[in-house]
This record gives sequence, C-alpha cells and structure tokens, in this order.
Amino acid sequence: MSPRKAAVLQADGGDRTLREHLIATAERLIAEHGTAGLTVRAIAREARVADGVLYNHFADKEELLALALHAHVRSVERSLAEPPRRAGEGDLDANLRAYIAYGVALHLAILPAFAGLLHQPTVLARFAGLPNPMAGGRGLLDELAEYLRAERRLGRLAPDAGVEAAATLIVGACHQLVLPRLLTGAPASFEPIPDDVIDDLTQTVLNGIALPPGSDTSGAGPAQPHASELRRDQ
Amino acid sequence: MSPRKAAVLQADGGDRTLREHLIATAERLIAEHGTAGLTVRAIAREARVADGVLYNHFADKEELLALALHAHVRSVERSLAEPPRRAGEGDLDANLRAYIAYGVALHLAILPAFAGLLHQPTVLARFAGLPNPMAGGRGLLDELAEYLRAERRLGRLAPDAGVEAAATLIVGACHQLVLPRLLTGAPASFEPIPDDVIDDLTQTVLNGIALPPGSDTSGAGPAQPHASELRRDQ
Amino acid sequence: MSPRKAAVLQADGGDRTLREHLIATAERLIAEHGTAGLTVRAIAREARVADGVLYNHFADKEELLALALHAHVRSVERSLAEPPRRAGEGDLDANLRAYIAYGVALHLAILPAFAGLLHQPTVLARFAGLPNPMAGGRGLLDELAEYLRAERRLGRLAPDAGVEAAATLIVGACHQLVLPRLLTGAPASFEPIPDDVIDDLTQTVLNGIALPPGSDTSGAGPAQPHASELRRDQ
Amino acid sequence: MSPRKAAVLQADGGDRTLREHLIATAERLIAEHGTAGLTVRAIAREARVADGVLYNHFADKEELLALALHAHVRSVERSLAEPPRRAGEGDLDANLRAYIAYGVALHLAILPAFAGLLHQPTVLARFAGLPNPMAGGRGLLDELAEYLRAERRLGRLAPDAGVEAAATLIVGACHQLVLPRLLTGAPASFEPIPDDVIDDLTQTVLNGIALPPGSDTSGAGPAQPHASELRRDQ
DNA sequence: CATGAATGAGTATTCATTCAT
DNA sequence: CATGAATGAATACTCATTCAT
Repeated sequence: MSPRKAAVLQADGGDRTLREHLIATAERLIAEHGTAGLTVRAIAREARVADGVLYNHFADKEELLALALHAHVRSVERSLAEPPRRAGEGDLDANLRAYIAYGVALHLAILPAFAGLLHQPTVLARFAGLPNPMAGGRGLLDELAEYLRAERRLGRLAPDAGVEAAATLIVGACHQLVLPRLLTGAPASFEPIPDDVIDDLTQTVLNGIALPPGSDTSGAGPAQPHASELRRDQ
Repeated sequence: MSPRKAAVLQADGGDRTLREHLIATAERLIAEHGTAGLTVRAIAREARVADGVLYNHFADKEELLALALHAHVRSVERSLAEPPRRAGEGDLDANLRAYIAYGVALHLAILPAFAGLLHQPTVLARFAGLPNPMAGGRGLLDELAEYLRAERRLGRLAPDAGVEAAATLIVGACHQLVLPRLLTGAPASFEPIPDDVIDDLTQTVLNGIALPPGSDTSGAGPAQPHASELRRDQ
Repeated sequence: MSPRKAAVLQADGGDRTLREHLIATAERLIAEHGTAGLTVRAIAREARVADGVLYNHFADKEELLALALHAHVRSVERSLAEPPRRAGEGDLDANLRAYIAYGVALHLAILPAFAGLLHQPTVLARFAGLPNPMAGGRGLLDELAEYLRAERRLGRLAPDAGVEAAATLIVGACHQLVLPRLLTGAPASFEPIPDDVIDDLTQTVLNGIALPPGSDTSGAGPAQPHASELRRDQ
Repeated sequence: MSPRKAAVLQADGGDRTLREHLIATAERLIAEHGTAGLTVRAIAREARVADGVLYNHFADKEELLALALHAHVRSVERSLAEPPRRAGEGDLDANLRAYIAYGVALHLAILPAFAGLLHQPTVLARFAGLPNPMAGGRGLLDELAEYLRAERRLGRLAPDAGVEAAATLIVGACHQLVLPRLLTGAPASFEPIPDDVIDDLTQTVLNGIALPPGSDTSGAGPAQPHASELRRDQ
C-alpha cells in the first residue's frame, strides 16, 4: 500500500529519494556537458526514469536545474582543496597563490555550467534563493576580501591596502584565465594553468607594478610622485 | 527598374538598405536582451519584415548574428573614450584608470551579447573572421599588455613589473565587475561602475598590497622577506 | 501505470499501437496519392494525431515512409495470387500468364509509391534494409528468370531459350503497361489490365513473332535465314 | 520607346525571345539534373535573368517546366539515330535491334526528367497538351507497333504475330533496362547497354522461348500442344 | 506515486509568387 | 516590359509539459 518506488531506486540501496536521484543525475550531466542543450528527456533517460516523473518532484525543469546547479557547485567546492580561511597563518604569498589556484579550478568547473543559463533568469533567481549561494564569483570574492582584510588587520598587509580591489583583481584574473578556454575548446580536458602564471599574478598583486621607491627615471628627481606616496591619498 | 522596397524602409528615412536595417535591428535586440534565445522570427517581427527576407541578405541566422554582434561591438567601442594607445604620454595613473574604465564599460556592454554564444562556436568563428576582431577580451588584453610593456621600456614602470600578469588582473577585474550582473538582470538595465571602484583597482595594481618597504610588523625584523625582495627572483 | 493512449486509438478497436496506426495511415496515403508530396503534417492530420508524435515512434520521416512503403508492398503482395514458384508444375502457358498478371498488378499498385522516391535514395536504402525486399522490380525479375531457367532445365522450354531476355521483356512489359497511367492520373483510380492483353503478351513471349518454320513469303526461298536458324548461333 | 530587352538577349544575336531563352535554359537544367529539386530561382540565375521575369512569359513554373520538358524530349529525339520507319527495308533483325537501342537511349535521357514530375499532374497535363507528345513511351510504342504491323503486312512476320504485344514487350524492356539505374545511381554517366543483351532481346522477341516444332520432351507426344499450335487460337 | 506516449507551440530554412520601381 | 527584393506559407523536426493508465 505504500507508494510505488521507481525501479532504479530499488536497485540502489533504496535510501535515496527519487528527487535526490534526479538532482544527482542532472548534476552529473551538467558537470559533463554543461547546461546548454540539456533536455528533460536526457536527464530522465540518464536517470533511468520516466520522462514525466520530474514533474512529480519539481515545479518544472528550471527548478531541477537550479538545484542541480547548486549541487554541482557544492560538490566542486567540496572536491577542491579549500583556500586558507585563517589569516595570519602560513606564508602570505603561498596563501594568495592557493586562492588563485582555487579560483581558477572553481571557475573552470563552474563557468561552463552557468554559461547555458545566462538567459534563463528564472533558473538563476531560483539558484540565488538557495542556501550557500557561494558560486558565481560573489562568494569567493567576499571570502577572499575578508581574508585579506584580516591579514591587513594583523599587519601582514599594508594598512592602506585596497583589499576589495585586490580581491576583485584576483578573482577576475581567475575568470580571465578560464574564459578564453570556454570560447574555443571542449568543456572537459582543460590543461592546468602553469604555476609561473599564478606566481606572477600573486607577486603583481602583492607588489604592484609601479616604480620601486627611490628609483629615478630622469636623474632629476621623480617625474611623478612615487607610487607609495599615492596610496589612498589621491 | 528597381525592385520593390520593404514597407518598413519607406516609412523610414529611406536611405538604408534592408540588410542594414536587419543588422541594426538584430544589434538592438542583442544589446537589449543578449544573444541567447534570439530567434529569427523575433528579429523579423521586430524589423517589421517577412520571416524569409533574412535569407535574401544573409546565408543564415549565424551570419546575421555575427554581423549584428560585430556592429554591436563597434558601436560600443565608438561610444567609449578610447584608452591611451601611446605609452609615455600623460599620467601613468590616469592612463591605467582609463584602461580600466574602458574595459569595464566594454565588457558591461559586450559580455551579455557573447554569453549566449558560448556554445555556438560557429557564430564566434564567423565573428572572428570579420575585421576588427578586438573584442572578446583577448584583444583588449594584448593591447593593454603591449601598452604596459612600452611603459616599462620607457622606465615609467618597474623594470621587473609583471605586465602580463597586470594585464590579466585588470581585464579579469573588468569581467568580475560585469559577470555578477549577468546572472541577475537584463543587459539593458546595467548601471555604470562607480568611479572610486575603478580608482581602487588602479592604485592596487600600481602599488600592490604588500607592506611598504621599511615597515615592520613585529619590531623584530620581518617575519617574511619583504615583498620587493621577492620580485621575480624566487 | 500505463501511459496515456492517443484519443484516436480509443475511438478505434483499441488494440492497435499508435506506431501501427501511423504506418497504416501513411500506407493508405501512399496507396492513394503516391509517395511524392507526402508531408509529415499530412500524415499526422490524417491519423488525427499531433504533429510531433511521429518522432516518438520513428527516427524521422524517412523511416516511417520506408516502413509504410514496405507495408504497402506486402499488403499488395498478399492481395495478389502469387505466381508459381515451382517449375514443371501446371501449364507452362498458364504459369507464364500468371507471372505476367502478377507483375502487372504488382507494378500497378507499387510503382506510384516508388515514383516519388526516385530522388530520395535514403528512403529506398532504408526500404531495402527491411526484410522481404522483393519489390522494386529487381526481385520479380530474378524470380521469373530463375523460374524460366528451371523450366528450361526440365525441358519445357527451348534449350537455347533466352530466359534472361524473356524475363526482362515480361517485367518490362509490366512497367510499360503501368507507366503511362502514372503520367495521367491518381494511383487510386487505376483500372486493371484486360486479360486479353496479358494473353497476347504470354503467347508472344512463348512463340515470338518470326515467320513459322517452313513458311515462305516469296516462293523463291527465304529472303533471310529463318528465325529458328538464327537462334543463339549468329 | 520599344520595350526593354533583357541584357542577356542583347549579348546574344538578339533574335531569340526571352521566352525561348528561358525554355532553353530550363531544358538544359532538366537534361543535366532532372526535374526534381529544380527551382525557379535556379532557372532564372542560370538564364542570367531576374527571378520574376518568368511570370511575364509563363503562367507559372509548371507551364515553363512542361515546355522545357517538351523541348528536352524533342531535342533528345533529334539527337538520336532514328529507328527505321520504313518496313520491308533492311534486315528485320537489325531493324528490331535499332528500335531497342533507340528506346533504351530515349528512356535513359528522358526518364530522369519525368521522375520528378510524377506527382505534378498539372505539369504532365500541360505537357500532354503540347504537340508531338511522343515521349512517355506511348509515342515509341505506337510507332513500333505500326512498323511491326507493316512488316507483318509485307509477310516478313508471322501472319498471326502479336505486334502490339511485341511492341509492348520491347518498349517495356527498354524501361526495365533503364529503371534500375535510375533508382541507384547518378543521372548522368550511365554506361551503355551491352550489345549482346540487346541481341538476346531481339532474338527472344522474334523466336519466343517455346520448344521448337518437332521436339519432344517425353518421347510420348507433347505433354502440351506445341506453341505454334497455340498461336492466337486459344 | 511512476509511467511514457501524446501534445502542440516553437525552431531555422526554402521557395513559388508578387509587385513597386 | 525587366528587375530582384519582399512576401509568407510551408517544410521537417525538437522538446517542455501533460495526463490517462
């Protein structure tokens, strides 16, 4: 008399609801092929489940997609070595490098999934409504800014360091390293970003590109105020 | 002797070809709603023209899209104050700010248009075949890197400045400032980025966030080598 | 547990699948109007069914056409008295007549269906892939030639009889009797070929048209070698 | 003040009307690629003439096609060595062979053109209304029958020869030799029919395939009346 | 509550025909 | 009378969604 269970779940341990099974299946398809061109039928077939079952558990395709996207992001986050959350520990330099590596890996895994949804505001809105909406760049950005703020508080960064700007630069660089690949190649099988590129980004953010203090281009005093004198005081 | 003219062109000034009219219409639709979900019929209806007329002027939808995209990019570029191409002129600080402002505005206007095409490589390929394929991020990146390299050559930047990294950071930041908006709203409704955000980015790239030379957090010597000593020599 | 059933099937006896219903409908349309100009929508409308339903049961239009064509050919074959397959039995004369009658009736019913496909080789290829690909003329030709060869082996035909030629003549005559009708009317309105036409063909193939042996037109010897002396030995 | 002339005609000698030019162009296209898939635009482009000009000279596409088809048939006829029209002259044998060769060549050139029209009754009706509608098999059939009738009258054929049947068999064989090629291969570049195939057909029609007079299969008298005794008298 | 066939609006593209110039 | 761009109905096919079983 209890409600029928989908065959595919009986084959399983049986401790997963069909709803969860569908989300997991959609998540896997999103991870493998991105969101674009993903049809309801493909999900149902991959889940070894009837087409219409989706509508017993979700309002529509968009709700399922939002949930699957969410699950995808969370599982990507889980699979990556977390960037250092505690300021003051370890090498500042290495910590920053870890953030960059993390951001690149995160975007590499997540951006393709979002690419197909940019014109589906309802999916994104639903996604935003879910707990832990860390993805999309915003979450990482805030976390990094917070970390940098803490480091600044601890005196490991310049007291006038533009931490929000630095966070934007770093997370943005992660996008920039990933985007060109999305425009040209297959979603999977991307080669890793070379270490020296990440090193250069780290050092450049730390030190900037202005002339070092005391240098002189003309021999007759600085033609322009030294960068360190410009800091925040413009 | 001349063939019939489309009704919509007679109502107009009348000196525009239907081909131009169609490109302009598609361009407007792209600017307003992005490329994704843009149908041939929507373009024809918006242009107040029969469905099939498109194929009298373009090989297929993709050709029209590529041309409209191109027109969109060019008109955006035309509407923006160009960044300084000549190194050594003007304020380095102001030049960088101009680049950032330009990049942000460019991406703000252009990214939504490209977003829908991430999975239609053929349109992108056709677009790349058109003259002035500067957009897409790549062009700006190279141009900025080249500018920075020239400034470094002129001695207006640190001799060991990571110009490629800086370019990546800056262009990436432009993406980062725009991407979150893509996930929430319609392209047409995007507001400009505040000036102080751009200023902060500029200063941070120029000066970095490391502790200034000579500063000391513990009074017992630097716990870690000073940033300027790390430069390129690790 | 079972999914919905098409409304049109409920009105029917109800024991037919929609797939069968679609094939039968297409078959009827082919029988009535031939294959050419037959659209997917026409089939769906005639079957009182939604447009897209076709693609739940067939890969594409061509598969349905090939199957309907196949069904048409089989039902025509079933409706016709089969020609004698065993040589040596019955009247040679009557056997031949039966072959001709069969061929004419077959072509009369089948040629219009194939006519529209002369330039759609893919449908023909799929059709050829189905079991019992006897139609199209080739099958009947081979079968008839084989039958005649057997009769010759049994001594019921002249030892030098041109059985392949005879088969070509007979099957060709079947075409010839049908083709002119294709050019003028609708397939459904074709009337059967009169019996005496078939008789004449039979006798002419059996006996030829040359002068009988021993006859003489001029009284001064044959102006040309007698036909029977020409047999195969020229 | 005289009506404008199409540019393409001025380049010509100028003694051809545009109507004739269009018919000739369509004829050439039909000869090269058949009737199927032949578009009005293709004809106009090939004729180097505006699309709409067709409708100044013909009621519609179908009228032009019927006329072009007619012209095609006539020009094919003109290009072929005519079969012997005069009975009593030459070798009967050779004459028949010439008819077969003619029929095969005629059908090879003409059938592809008709293939695409089998479902356009209006084109065919218009074609039938034109003078000299010899094609389609009917014309050749009648001519051959008439020739055979004359030979019979002259005593060069059996007095009870089934000339209509023989004509049907021969013309039909011509179809049969051509049709299989149409179903499988490219319209052009067909290899010629081997001479011995034509010889066999000729001899078989002349002599039939029945047992020769006086032969006996069982030694106990003919199991069935001899073919020559069956002639016309059943 | 699962099933999966049925639905039908929607997609890009073609092409005979019209008609202002 | 020629022009050739404009027209729009038609084509095969897709896919999110529904619903009787």
